[in-house]
Amino acid sequence: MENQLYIYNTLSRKKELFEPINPPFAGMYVCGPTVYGDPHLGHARPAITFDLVFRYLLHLGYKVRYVRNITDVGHLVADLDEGEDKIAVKARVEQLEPMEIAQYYADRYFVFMDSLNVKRPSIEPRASGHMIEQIRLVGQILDAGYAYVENGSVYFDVEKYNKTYEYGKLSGRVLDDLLSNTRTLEGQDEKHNPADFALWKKAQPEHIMHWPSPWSEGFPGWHLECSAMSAKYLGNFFDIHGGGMDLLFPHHESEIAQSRAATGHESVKYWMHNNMVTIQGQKMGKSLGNFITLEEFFTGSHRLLEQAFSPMTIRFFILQAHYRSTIDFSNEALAAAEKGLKKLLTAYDTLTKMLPENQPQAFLEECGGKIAELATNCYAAMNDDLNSPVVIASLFEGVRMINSAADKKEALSAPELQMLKEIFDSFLFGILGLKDEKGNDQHETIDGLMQLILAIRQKSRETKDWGTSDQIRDTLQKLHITVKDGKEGSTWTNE
RNA sequence: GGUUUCGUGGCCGAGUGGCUAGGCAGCGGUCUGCAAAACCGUCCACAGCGGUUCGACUCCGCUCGAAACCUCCA
Repeated sequence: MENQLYIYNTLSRKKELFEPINPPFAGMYVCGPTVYGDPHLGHARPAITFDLVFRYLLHLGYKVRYVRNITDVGHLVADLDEGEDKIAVKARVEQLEPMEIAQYYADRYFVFMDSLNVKRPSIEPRASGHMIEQIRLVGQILDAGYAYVENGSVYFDVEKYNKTYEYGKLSGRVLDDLLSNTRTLEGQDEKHNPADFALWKKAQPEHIMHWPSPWSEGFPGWHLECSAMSAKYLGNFFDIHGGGMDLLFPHHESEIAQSRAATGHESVKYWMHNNMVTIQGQKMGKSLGNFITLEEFFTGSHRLLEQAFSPMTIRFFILQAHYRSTIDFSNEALAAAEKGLKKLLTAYDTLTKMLPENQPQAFLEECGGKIAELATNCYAAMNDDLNSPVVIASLFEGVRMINSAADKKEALSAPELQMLKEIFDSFLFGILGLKDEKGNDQHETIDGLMQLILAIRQKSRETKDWGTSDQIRDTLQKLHITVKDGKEGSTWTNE
């Protein structure tokens, strides 16, 4: 089957044919979290979006190196000139080592991403572990003449860069507008120009995170880490750079400028950006205080939540929207997602039960046109800029076929059933990365079952129906479940 | 104010210049001891006003409304 993947490139604002620089290899860099708080629904979106890209590229047979960073230094609370490092602030408040904070929240991030069935990237580098690379990059930019040192800090000279190259082409901004619109802030005297940004900041005495450098004891600017680490692991020109749309400016714009100033050429072929999660029409974010953490979703412990929503419900909810659309949170929408996903998984179970034993390999050609069409539709949707909602719609078409066949209202041949299973295995589980969570509440189910069984047995004992009562106890014993009758009723243990 | 984007039925969400999106909810059937599930059928759309066109929800313009970014946020 011919697979021509098109992805939307933010740089050109068009869908472009994906042609890796060095096939069959594909390199992808995605901006990861700043680890100073629990992951929320907003973090799930890019993680799942680029997990989808990762999984699909792997499915197509590319050898993918996926790098997603952990920001544990350099990301400031306010403006660089007087801002404080987020991690450092949290460390001071909680009386902990900064690295303790970073470690704690990075671990939490990994656990929650695992539960969302997000595959671990190939490399997850940390900014604090790449000081040498970052300092070297600052040196390169200085040597190229696109930065200047002022009082121990190094700033990127945006105006000079803009004379040779073009600053703002990713976000569509014009430098003159930026200059006139940039707010005047205290202590920006060091900058020659308000649009300039810091590559290296000299640490103030109260700062607890700092490293030695040729210019001062200090710390790197936020944009620097991604340029330095992507170049280290993917080279100076790589395929895909991803992240949230909110990072377009200034973060990605500045990354482009840094890399280009240092090397003289473009660093990224395709820029991909996922849209935001909104809540009541507003972006869900830290600054607005309207975010719901993933833990709160899983336990239902947030005042806006009417129930708990499982990781797969969250994943399905996110995949039901195209990644470049905003997605609005609501209890109703999530409940609908929960039911829809259940319908898909139940149909898959039904399908598995209908399959004959030892079914040989099926081939699309021998299947009916409708199954082949289904597979074609799934590929076409994925190839059209990762259109997961259309893939899901196609799978629901498969659900209808399966259920109709189970109802004996529509005939499906054995190869057709087998092919259908392969489509579900590839798309529902492999590419969309969904899975059946039934195992998770098995314990709950067994508890409920046992309560029911014991209640029925209790009734039979009350009517002195010892035959039934003993049959239940003996049968359970064979399943290694021991029933003990006490004064307060019966209890059970499972060896 | 600038940049980017969006406005689809009760809710969520795709898509296309003429041909069913899909899910959830509703309604009417089939099935069923009852219920559930499933299946079949069905109702409810394309912000407004102009323009281009044989034909626009889809292209263009304007109006109204919303969001993100321009300061940290995925």
